[in-house]
Amino acid sequence: MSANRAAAAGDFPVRRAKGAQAREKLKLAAGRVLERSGYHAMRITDVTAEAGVATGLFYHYFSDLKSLTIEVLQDFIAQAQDLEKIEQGVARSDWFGRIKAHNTLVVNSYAKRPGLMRCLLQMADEDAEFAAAIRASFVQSLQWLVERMPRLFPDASCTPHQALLVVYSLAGSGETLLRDFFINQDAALHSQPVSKEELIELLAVMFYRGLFLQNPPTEQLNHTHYLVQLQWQPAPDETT
Amino acid sequence: MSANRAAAAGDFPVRRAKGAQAREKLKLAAGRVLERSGYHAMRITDVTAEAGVATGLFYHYFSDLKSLTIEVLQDFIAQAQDLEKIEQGVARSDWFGRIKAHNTLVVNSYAKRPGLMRCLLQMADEDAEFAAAIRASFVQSLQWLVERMPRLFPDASCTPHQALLVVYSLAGSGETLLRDFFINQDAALHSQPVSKEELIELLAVMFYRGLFLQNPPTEQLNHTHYLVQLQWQPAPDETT
DNA sequence: GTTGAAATTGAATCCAATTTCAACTATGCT
DNA sequence: AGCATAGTTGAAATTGGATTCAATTTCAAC
Repeated sequence: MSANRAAAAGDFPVRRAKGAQAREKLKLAAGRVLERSGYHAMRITDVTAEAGVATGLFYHYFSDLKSLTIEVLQDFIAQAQDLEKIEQGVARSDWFGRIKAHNTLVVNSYAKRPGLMRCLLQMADEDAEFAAAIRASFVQSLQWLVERMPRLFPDASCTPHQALLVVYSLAGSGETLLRDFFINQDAALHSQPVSKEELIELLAVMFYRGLFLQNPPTEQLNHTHYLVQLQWQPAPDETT
Repeated sequence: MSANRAAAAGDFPVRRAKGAQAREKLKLAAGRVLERSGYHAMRITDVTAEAGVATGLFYHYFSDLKSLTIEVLQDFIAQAQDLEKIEQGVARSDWFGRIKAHNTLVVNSYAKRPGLMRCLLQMADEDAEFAAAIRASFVQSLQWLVERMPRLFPDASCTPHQALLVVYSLAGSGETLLRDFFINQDAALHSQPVSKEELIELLAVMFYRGLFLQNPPTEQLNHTHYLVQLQWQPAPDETT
């Protein structure tokens, strides 16, 4: 990530420390602009002004805004997944804990950098290759679960592909809610205060329920006891 | 929607039938361009060329691409929800059927007009007001369920807001999967053929499971019997 | 068929942003 | 200190597309 001679993408040689510094300065500036304005509204002069350098310098280090943005976002993702070591403190057998650890990571990203999370969506929409990479890493992050499903559910005749669909839908549920909660600050969702922890737990519980058809151990719940009461009561009949 | 004197949005008077026709022609053309190119890539000349009229005519009927696009998308949504009468053929007590009816609608939209569904996302990202409207209609479409939850789960001490979060997360699961399946044509998701019906059923089952903590009646399943076997087997312990 | 408003044309103009580049400054090396 | 190379500047040129508008055609009314 840091000062490696020869630019990250393409042929924009950086031969001195000062150059590498300037390049990094531009990336950081771009990160701030992206966070506050989003990709489509960002202009080259926004970045250079934010970095405090002349417009022309931009072209010394980057070919266009798109490639700069992709670099910034890749760094962002990498850093977010660096912390993915967070799961390493949870027992392997503690599925709810593992799911929650996973969610913690995602929710924290949304909470801390909603603007960049938005840019991820913008860029995924803009660039098919980037989108594919993002999805691949999403699928990758679900793979641990997909792989274990045959052992988890030995009676189930579920192909890997079917397992992927299931896990994809479960994991996806978070994305929409988090987008509308953090990025779009939806009024209905914010009509009552919701803590980050509650959100994490809620998503984890819903994931767990969908997957295991059970509630997670009650003693592991801190904010969402009300969820375990959602359960089909008598006979499946009702007349509104 | 059709030939009403006085343009839909703003002050672009249409005084003759021919004018209304031309305006509609532009909207239809825009719909086709949006479907194939998306909002950000669309140019005014794309629309006029597609409609077979001169560039200048655009400004007779619309102020800019954004307002035209919003009109087109609103028509699209309205039409999709017109068909929302589809639920009227399902018993009120048949929750699984109702969920499925709901999903059918959404999945059909994605399947038939992936490009326009993409534009919905693009425009929601672009314009806060439009985004709020979309979300409001999303929330609206979940309201029937939110409202019935107290009666469905009389033992649950679940506030309306909490109910919304739950239903939002359940409904959201579809969105991500459908986006990556239909809009982005994700390779992993398409590594095996999946029929529209299977997708609908899968999403409905997952929704049902998350909500009721039960599988839907097996006899109502046609494609996804494998799902009901996903259930926590012995003790919640595993050591991978 | 004449008239005037509405519809339509497309080339000319405008504009915001990107891109280039010749001049200038800073830095490392001997 | 002097030279060569890297880094930096900002104003000028270019670009891609939106926007305007005077001229032309169509149409309904009389």
